[in-house]
Amino acid sequence: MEPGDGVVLISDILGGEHVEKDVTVRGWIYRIRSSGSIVFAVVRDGTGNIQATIKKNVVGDEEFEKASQTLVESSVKITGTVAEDERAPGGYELKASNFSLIHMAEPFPITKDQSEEFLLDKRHLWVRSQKLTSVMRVKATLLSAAREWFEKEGWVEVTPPILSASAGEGGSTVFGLKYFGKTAFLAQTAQLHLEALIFSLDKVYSLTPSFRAEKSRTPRHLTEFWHLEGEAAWVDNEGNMDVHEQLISHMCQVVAEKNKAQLRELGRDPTILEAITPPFDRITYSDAVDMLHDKGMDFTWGDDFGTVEERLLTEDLVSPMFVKNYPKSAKAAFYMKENPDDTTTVLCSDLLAPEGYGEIIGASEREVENHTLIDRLLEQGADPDNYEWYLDLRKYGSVPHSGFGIGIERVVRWICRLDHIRDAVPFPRTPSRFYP
RNA sequence: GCCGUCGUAGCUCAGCUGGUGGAGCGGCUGACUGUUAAUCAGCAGGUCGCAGGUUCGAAUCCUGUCGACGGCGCCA
Repeated sequence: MEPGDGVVLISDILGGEHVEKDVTVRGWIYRIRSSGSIVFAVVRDGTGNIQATIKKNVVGDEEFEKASQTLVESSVKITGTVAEDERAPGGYELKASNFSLIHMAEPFPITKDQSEEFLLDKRHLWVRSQKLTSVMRVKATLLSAAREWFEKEGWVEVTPPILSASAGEGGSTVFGLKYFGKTAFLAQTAQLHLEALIFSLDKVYSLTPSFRAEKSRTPRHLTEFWHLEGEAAWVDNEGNMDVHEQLISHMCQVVAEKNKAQLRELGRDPTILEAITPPFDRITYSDAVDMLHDKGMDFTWGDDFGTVEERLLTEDLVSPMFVKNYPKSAKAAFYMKENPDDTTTVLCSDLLAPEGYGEIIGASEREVENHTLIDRLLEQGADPDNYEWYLDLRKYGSVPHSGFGIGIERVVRWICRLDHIRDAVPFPRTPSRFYP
């Protein structure tokens, strides 16, 4: 049944192909209305929507009757002649010679009035919506563009574990689960394992789900998100940022080229993404604090930036911006390398998306001295014995190295101008939802 | 963890100072040969989130509880 049968894509028809030709489209009824002896059926096939007109005196009484009773979201196959017609939405329509109903849908629960709660309950059906379809296509492009860039630059994709014995980064909360009489944890980062792999593969990256058991109720947190992480030997904090700006720029270029229609549909002007190229601005944490003060904000050096601060710093930007070298008091992670020029700060960087969308990358150069790592762990009340294998990495040919984590859904949220991160993933997991 | 808002028909909501539960959309029946979320006429559809309390009487007032949504913190 697959190819042949004269089945064409609706996007091609809307692009002006097939005019005056007999073709077949198959898909789902998006809207349908009847008027005596003519039925107007708008069909969706995942590439676009087109109106088909089914007339009684053309298809016959029986097929016409069937068409006029068809409900929204029924699956259909319609054969007919493509015609340009100003009266049709989109400018083209299909004058049907044959209407065949594949499956008659029950009344579709999602109608014109929808609340956020209801759409989340019916997420398995709402994923058919134009908005989510566009977002998923954009996301697919962003992921393939990222892989393309890594491949080109000689990075090796690796597959770190999701189940782990240690809780990972200190601080954030992890999901625990039963593991043959012991407790295992769902990974909240692959970083530590990636660090182990640079000693043979030099530059590695991974794309995995990460889990955070934080009861975060914000438009930029999920409990399960897709984490694109990289770790590279011989790279310092500045070189790390070189990587990020090149990678993010490449992703923007490719999506602006391949997904113009979806981006416009989502309200994102592709030319804005085309303009995103290296280098990105790099300011220090202290510079950022000065900027906040200049904007009239009351802020104490040493505190971490929250939503309000990040928004104020980036709302007028078009390109992403790095903020580097945070104070230790703001970035607690034990593995971040101390800044030799100012020991109150660490060699790290956050990449903030423009327009107030907030942090999309967290990164740092890693501490290479075991005694420093152990001191930092003890300061945070962690037991160095739990990090024995990780500390081992510094015993056998330790090298300067850096790494980063990109929240894919955060990038998608920014690129697609989404109000909430949950729409950057088809089936969002949040503190209050893991169904459907 | 903190602050706030909301639970009434399949959906979106109205329902005032307590007195026999409403509309629009969707569905069904019928009319209509150019509709654009078609239009017109009619029909069906409810344990008012749950549990207590006040009262002759509670969707409405009180208490508790559950759930969802919005914002903050934490982070990617």
